Amino acid sequence: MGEQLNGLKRTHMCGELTVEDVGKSVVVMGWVQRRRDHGGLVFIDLRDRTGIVQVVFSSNTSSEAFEKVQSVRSEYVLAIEGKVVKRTPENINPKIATGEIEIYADSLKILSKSETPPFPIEDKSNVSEAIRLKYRYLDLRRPSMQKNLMTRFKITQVVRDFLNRNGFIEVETPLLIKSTPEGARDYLVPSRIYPGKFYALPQSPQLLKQLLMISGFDRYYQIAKCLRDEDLRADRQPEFTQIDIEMSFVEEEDVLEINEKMIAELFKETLNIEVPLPFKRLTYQEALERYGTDKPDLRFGMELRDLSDIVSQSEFNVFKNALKNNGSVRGINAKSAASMPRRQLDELVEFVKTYGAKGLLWIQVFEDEIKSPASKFLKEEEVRGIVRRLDAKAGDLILIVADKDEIVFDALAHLRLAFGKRLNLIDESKYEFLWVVDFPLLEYDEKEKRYVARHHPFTAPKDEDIDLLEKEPLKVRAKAYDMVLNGVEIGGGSIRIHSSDLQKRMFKVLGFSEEKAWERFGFLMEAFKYGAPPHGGIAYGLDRLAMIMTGSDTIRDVIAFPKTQNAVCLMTDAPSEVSEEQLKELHIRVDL
RNA sequence: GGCCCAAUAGCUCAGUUGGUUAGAGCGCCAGCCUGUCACGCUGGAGGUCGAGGGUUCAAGUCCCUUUUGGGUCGCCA
Repeated sequence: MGEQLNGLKRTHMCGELTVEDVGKSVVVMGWVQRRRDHGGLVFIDLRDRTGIVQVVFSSNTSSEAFEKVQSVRSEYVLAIEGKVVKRTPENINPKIATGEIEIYADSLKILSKSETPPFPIEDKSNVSEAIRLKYRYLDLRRPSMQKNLMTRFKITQVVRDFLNRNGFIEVETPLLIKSTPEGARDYLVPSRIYPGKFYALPQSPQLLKQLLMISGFDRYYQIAKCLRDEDLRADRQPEFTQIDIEMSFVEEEDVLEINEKMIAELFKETLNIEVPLPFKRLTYQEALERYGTDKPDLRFGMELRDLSDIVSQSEFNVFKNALKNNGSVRGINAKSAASMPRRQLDELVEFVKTYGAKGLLWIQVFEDEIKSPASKFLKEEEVRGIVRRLDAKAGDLILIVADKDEIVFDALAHLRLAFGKRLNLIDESKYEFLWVVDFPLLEYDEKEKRYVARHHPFTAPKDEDIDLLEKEPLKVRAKAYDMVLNGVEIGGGSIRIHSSDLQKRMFKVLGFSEEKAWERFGFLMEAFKYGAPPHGGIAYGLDRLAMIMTGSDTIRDVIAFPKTQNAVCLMTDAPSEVSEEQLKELHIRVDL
C-alpha cells in the first residue's frame, strides 16, 4: 500500500524549478518518468504536468531514501523532499527546462506503486490509437496530450473572457429536449414516466438560444455539448462541443465584426499570432468557382478555371455531353507535375471517381510537346486555349473534369487539396481565415423530393431575395455565413427569421403542413407572437478549432475521452447492455 | 450501407517462393556499476501470428468468412 502524505505539502511543480531555487529545500510530487540506477547513485526523473526534474539519490545524502528508491519503478507516484542544487557545467542537460539544476533527495515517500504501463509515457513513441484509447488516462499523461488539453482550456478561457467583457451572458440550456425533424439523427432518451415517449439530446442549442433572445437576454453564449447520431470521421465525434453565440438587434455585419475580433484576440492570446482584420470574404458562388468548395484552403493558389467556353464547340464527347447536360468543363494547373508517371495518373482517375466523376483528363505540358490521352479529339486551338487559360508553362500538369457542376467542383476541390499537399504548397505555419457568405437558403433533396434548408429552417433569406422564396426557391440566398480556417469550417451561423409570417412561409416551402410545423415547432412559433427581436449568431466547433490550434490531425487528440469510429468508448466499453429491470422500467423491449 | 488500409512478444515492427525450434529494437526481470539524463555491461523471461473455416504432406505466409482499429464515399440542417 502507498504511503500517506501525513501533512506533507508540495512546494514546487517539477518543471518550474530554476537556478533561482538553488539552495532551497523543496517538496515535489509526481510520477517516475525514468530511473537510472548506477549502483551507488540513482537518478529519478520526476514528472508532473509542468515538466520533468532530475532527483539524485545517494547514500551520502540520505541512506534511508537511497534504500527506499531501490524498489521504485516507472510511473510510481512519489513525494520527494530535498535540496535544489546547481549542476556542474558538464552535467547540465540542455534538453529539459530544469536541466541546470537537480534535487538531492533527503526523503522519499512512495505514494503509489504502478504496474509497468502498457506503453511508455512519452511523446516520441507512436502507439496505436486503440491502445491509447483503452488506457486513455495513461495516454493523457503524455506531454503532448497535456499540452493539447491545456490549449483547449486556454481557448475557452480567452473566449469566455472576451464574451464576458462584451456583455454576453452565459446561459445553460437543457440536454433533455424535444426531438425535432430536419438535420442529423437524434440520440434519444426514453422517458420512464411517459411510456413510449422520448427526449432527444440536442444537436445544438439552436432553438433554445433563439428563445433566449425572445426572453431579452440580448447577448448569449454557451460552451455547449452537442450530440449527433451520425457516422464518424477524423473531425467528427458523436458528442462534440460548440461555442454557441447569439445576439439581438444585429445584422449580418455586426455578427461578423465582433466574431472576427474575438478570433483575432483568441489567436493573439493563445498562439501569439496576429490575425489581420477584417477577414477576407468570398461569396458561396465565388468560393465554388475558384476553389470548388465552400471551405477553401487559402494557404495556396491553384485555383479552378472554367474552360467551358473554350471547348463549347468541341467534338470531344466527354466535353460535349457535360455541356449539353448543363454541366461544365473546368480544370486546375498542378505546377511542375507534368512528368508524373502514368501509374500515378491512373490513380488520380480512381481518386476523382470517388467523388462521382466519370473520369479525369490530363494534359502534360512539356518544353517541346503537349501530351494528352485526348489529343486526337481536341483541336489544337482548344488545347492552346486551355493551356493559356490555366497559365500553364513547360513542366505543368493540367487536370480537367467535365460533368455536372456539383461533381466537377467536388472532384477538382479534392484534387487541388491533394496536389497542394503533394507539391508541398501548403505553409503549415500559416493561418488563413475567411468568411464565406451568401449561401443558398435551400437545396433540393432528391431522395425526399422536396426543398430542405441548407443551414437550418430558421435562417433568414436575404431581403432582396425574399420574393423569390415561392417562385425560384433555389435562387434565394441566405443571411448565412461560415468562418473557414485553412480549409476547415470552424464556425457557421446566420441571421434568423424573427417574424412568424416569414417563418410560416419558410416551413411551407420546406413542405411542412401548417399542422406539422405547429406540432414540431409550435413553441417557437408561439414565442414569435410575443415580440421577437431581430437576432442572429454563430456556433464554433470548439474541437476543430482546438485541433487546428494544436496542430493535431484529429479532434480525438483534443478530447479527453473520445470514442472510436464505431462510436465505442474503448476505456469504459460503452455502449453496453443494461439489465432487464432497467429496460422494463423504461417500457422498452429490445428487438434484435 | 459501400470502398481502401492494418492486425505477429507489453510496445513498435521484420518475417523471402508455403518448408526445421517465428526474429529484432525498446520495455520487463535478475546481477554489476557514483554523474547518468534514450546511462552502460552481463544474463534471463516473454507468442492463441485478431478469431473461425478451407486448400495443402506442410499455412504467420494462399483462399473464404468474421471481429476490431483507422481512412474515406454516402450521411453529418
